[in-house]
Amino acid sequence: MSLPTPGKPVRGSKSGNHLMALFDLLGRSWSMGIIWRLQEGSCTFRVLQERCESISPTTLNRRLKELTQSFLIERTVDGYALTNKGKEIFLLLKPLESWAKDWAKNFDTNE
Amino acid sequence: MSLPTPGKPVRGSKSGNHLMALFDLLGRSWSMGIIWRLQEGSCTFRVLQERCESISPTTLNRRLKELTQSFLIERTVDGYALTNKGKEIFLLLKPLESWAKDWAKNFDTNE
DNA sequence: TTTATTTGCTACATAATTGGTAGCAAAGCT
DNA sequence: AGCTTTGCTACCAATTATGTAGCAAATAAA
Repeated sequence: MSLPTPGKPVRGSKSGNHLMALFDLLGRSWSMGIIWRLQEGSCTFRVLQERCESISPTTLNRRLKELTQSFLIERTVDGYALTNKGKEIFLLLKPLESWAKDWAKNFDTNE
Repeated sequence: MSLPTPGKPVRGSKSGNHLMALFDLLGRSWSMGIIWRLQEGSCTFRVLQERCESISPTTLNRRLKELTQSFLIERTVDGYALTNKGKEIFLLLKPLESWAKDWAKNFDTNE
């Protein structure tokens, strides 16, 4: 899968609309989950894999590469870590947590 | 693809963590793009398809069903529309727009 | 300094998702 | 009645994701 880069055609926009490039990046399996889990603290590949509960190493590796190339993640002495940009995105995603909690009430747990 | 429902195991959480269910839902191709485009106003299937520039009817239909079942979208006399929950999500996604604009500066347009 | 362990992946095969094109049935004009 | 538009579905090809195994390099232990 090619990296969705602002300025280049992406899923959602032939003109490379910035926001659509971001949606393409974040809208890949596990992207947001990885950012969320990394916020808990920098960690190694294997630890991150455990935090994500059920991600395959193949997918984790792909996402890590993409997110790194997109300046959201970097490697430090502590392993993988969110960059400042990554932390910013996390802050933007954060409100989704409480919203999701409320949203969940709509679902009948017996279905 | 089954609907990622809070409380049931989803991509990202065997326990059905609400947030992970939301990430699973939004993290499917076009989910966020559709919400974004629908915010411009209620519209018909074909118009929505045009707004999305390059979505296939297959995928559009699939996403519409999922988002409808997830209470984010509904059908009105004007066609497809965001529900109140859908509008709420849109407001949470909105800040990503300006962030993406800034983020785009990191990418060398000549690459 | 051998001998484990742990870590960060890659290989490979299979399954699941997405995309693209064609086209059809129903509804709405004319 | 015929023509158009709309909202899809069928079908197949292409792309992504999953799962398991395992290997090379780095680190720790003996």
